[in-house]
Amino acid sequence: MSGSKKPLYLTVADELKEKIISGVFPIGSLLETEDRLTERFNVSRHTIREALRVLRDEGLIKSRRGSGSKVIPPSTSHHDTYQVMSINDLLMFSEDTTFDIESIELIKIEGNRARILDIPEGEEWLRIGGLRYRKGEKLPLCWSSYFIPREFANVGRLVQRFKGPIFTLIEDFSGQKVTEVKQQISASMIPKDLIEPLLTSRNSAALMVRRTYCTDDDKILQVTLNTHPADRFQHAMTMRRGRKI
Amino acid sequence: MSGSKKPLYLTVADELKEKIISGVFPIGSLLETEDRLTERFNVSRHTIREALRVLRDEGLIKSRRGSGSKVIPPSTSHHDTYQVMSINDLLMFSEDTTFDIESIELIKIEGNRARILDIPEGEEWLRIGGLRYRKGEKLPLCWSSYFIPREFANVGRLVQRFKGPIFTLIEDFSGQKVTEVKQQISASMIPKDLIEPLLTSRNSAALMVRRTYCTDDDKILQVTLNTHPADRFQHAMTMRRGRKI
DNA sequence: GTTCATTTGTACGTATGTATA
DNA sequence: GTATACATACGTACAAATGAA
Repeated sequence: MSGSKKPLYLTVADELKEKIISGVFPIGSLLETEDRLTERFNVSRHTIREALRVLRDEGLIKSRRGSGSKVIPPSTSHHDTYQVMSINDLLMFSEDTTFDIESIELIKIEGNRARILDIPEGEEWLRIGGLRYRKGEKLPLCWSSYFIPREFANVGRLVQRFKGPIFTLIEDFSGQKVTEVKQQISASMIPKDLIEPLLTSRNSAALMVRRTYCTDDDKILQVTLNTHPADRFQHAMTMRRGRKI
Repeated sequence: MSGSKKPLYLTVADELKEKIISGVFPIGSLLETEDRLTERFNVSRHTIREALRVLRDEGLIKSRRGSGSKVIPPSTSHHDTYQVMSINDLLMFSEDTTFDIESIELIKIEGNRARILDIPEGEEWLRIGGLRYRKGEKLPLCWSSYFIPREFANVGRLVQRFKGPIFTLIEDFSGQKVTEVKQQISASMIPKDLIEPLLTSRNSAALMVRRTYCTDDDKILQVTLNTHPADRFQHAMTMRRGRKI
């Protein structure tokens, strides 16, 4: 009945994830052992291990042979810091913030912009620009520009009412799926035309985050360019390794 | 005999990796099927799949059901761009660059530096500072500061002759292993005292990359702070997903 | 310090599902 | 439609690390 297409191990992973988030398994505590989970879910240990692997990959737990699987904290969580380890975390980003659209227009990609966005010159793309705010804060977190291929420009009309990441709209609209996000981070001086909207000052630095959303066939569904005043945003990530070198 | 502690699937993974790098399986080509690999290596399909999973996690191949596993290119590789997806990639970073040490000294961590590095005030740490160059280039890529807990300060004497990542030195010296690297990226104006050594200009931006190397027990073995002139470095990474949302 | 039960990691086998060509 | 190839899922057994007795 209820969309039973999802693999079993993902169902298990989601249920465990939910229990971790809701505090049934508090941070620092040990998860139930694989054997216990095997009984509780009535699935094979293989399935449990696949589920735990998902949680490990997402940084929710850490497993140690002989000891068990421990629920670990979301790593460094400083003020003005986002933890980005997976595409899923990009969803969080748009959930924790609000987006005020200032402009929607069809533009032709030319020289400098083509270079910055790394997309072909001459094409027409839809650009949606606006300010993104962290919930409850007055100073904008960044200026966001979304670039969308002309063929999907229809989503532009939906964007204003839509809550959540825009690329999911394009996924639904195009029937294609984003499987890869390329992220590029650089520093620059704050662009002149953003000084006023971002309520910042001249001669200050900016952190620029460009994300390119690609399908399996390397077709670009969306390019996002976020310009953050340097004092309002840092980018954090954690890398783990489980083996030798 | 030859350190036969390595799991079988890693042995298989390494061998396949070697063949990919050496061009036996060129980029864009299909890997042998899992069944063929099972025969060739004379191991179970489970072991082959574990090995392929390693290659997938490292971004070397992409598998599609029904089609096969394709060797994929190392993703976006623009000029002035580093691809960082795993701790292993950090090793590459130091292999592609050279490090000219300018100072080694024992310092006491105080207010502002404690905040920037996120380590406790009052402690004594060894600081190694210097310029890092991309091989064959004249302009420095960044100013690098390495901070090392006093108890491992002895590695300071080895650093000058050592080629490779410094944290591996500390691993060998301390007998502990780095399992987690926390990376934080921010923008700022170029610090005054680095304008001259970095051969850059006033009122320019800098990209600051801080990396904290931790053991399994969250002990910090090393903190690195790289300050890049904004026009000489960008940070790139790719996120992939194989499932729904 | 040693022993021993526990717990995850590795590795084998087998069968079926599902997307691709 | 058919053959192919990866994905999911069941089972079993032993190795290696942990932690408590």
